[in-house]
Amino acid sequence: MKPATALPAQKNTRASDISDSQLRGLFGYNLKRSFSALQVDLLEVLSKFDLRMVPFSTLVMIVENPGLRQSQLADALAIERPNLVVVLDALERRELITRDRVPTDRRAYALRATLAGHQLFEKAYRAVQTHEARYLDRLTTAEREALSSALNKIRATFEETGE
Amino acid sequence: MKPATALPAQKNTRASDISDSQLRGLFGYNLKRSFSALQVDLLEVLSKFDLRMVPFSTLVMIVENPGLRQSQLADALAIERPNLVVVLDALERRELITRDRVPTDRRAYALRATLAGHQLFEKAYRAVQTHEARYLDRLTTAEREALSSALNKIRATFEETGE
DNA sequence: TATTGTTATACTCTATAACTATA
DNA sequence: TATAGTTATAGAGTATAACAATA
Repeated sequence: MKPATALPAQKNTRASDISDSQLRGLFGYNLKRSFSALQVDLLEVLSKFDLRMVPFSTLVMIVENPGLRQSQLADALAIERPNLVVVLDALERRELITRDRVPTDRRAYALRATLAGHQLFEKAYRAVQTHEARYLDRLTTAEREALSSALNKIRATFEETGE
Repeated sequence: MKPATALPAQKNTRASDISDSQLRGLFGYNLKRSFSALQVDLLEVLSKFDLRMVPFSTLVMIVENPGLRQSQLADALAIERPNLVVVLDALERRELITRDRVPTDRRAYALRATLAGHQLFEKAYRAVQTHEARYLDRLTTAEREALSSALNKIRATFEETGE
């Protein structure tokens, strides 16, 4: 490919006249664009519960693993411990979770969801499942399985050296 | 599911003792985790060319669409015009692209890649393809096609009302 | 010494309002 | 009046260093 010399500028063209086949040829780019589009809808769903993605994931993990410690949780969610602190502060302030000292290790906190936390989890999780159905309904069973398998392989490729 | 009352804290368990099946049951979460893992590797590849994801995508689009205008480019990349300005400033400062006034519309700039820009594009694009091969090699043809098709359907689901 | 949680901080990405110059 | 590009700014998300309390 040679450099442009004195070619005319693109006129007042519609977006459809712009080609992006080189970027579309990259799976990573498609992954990002698809997730970005999905994220807009997901954030709107979560906003009804005053939640964003990380606080939602955090609540789900605490409900599923009562007594979990902060560093275990940060590990499981692949977020840095300092960033988790502010998320937990907010959830605790809303009385959705509790932080109880662990008697056998007084450095650590055992995380648990309150009744309100469990109730919010139930409602929010169901709403997210409805959001997911919006696109999963359009996929065949084979596509869902292949998507799931492919995502797992991608993660395994890049996490195996990193963990 | 009822709230925790007086359960013991999780002991010094390994990460494998923590369950995340509820989050893993959400495709959106898997999409995010897989892309995050991929991104770490991709950013490392791009750093060899002093590029990040958006500047790379920007360069690819300008090479493929010489004479493109900034607002067309922002549209195609789905990024806000103000954010594109600083990206283009940096690429222009490095003499990878040029901004030429469009004679027929003196508000607009026609974007083109310089020789150095084309050369950097060629090297960076090949490096990204090598990065992509790291995980694509592990996918079957059926998986690649299903992944591609699934991603397109996800994007279509959430962009059709938004555009 | 090492680990848990914390504070402070900084960098990136993204989004919006408001301006200028042109149309 | 509307559009192209710009400036300034603010909100999220993410990453690291360094500290106090505890192991």
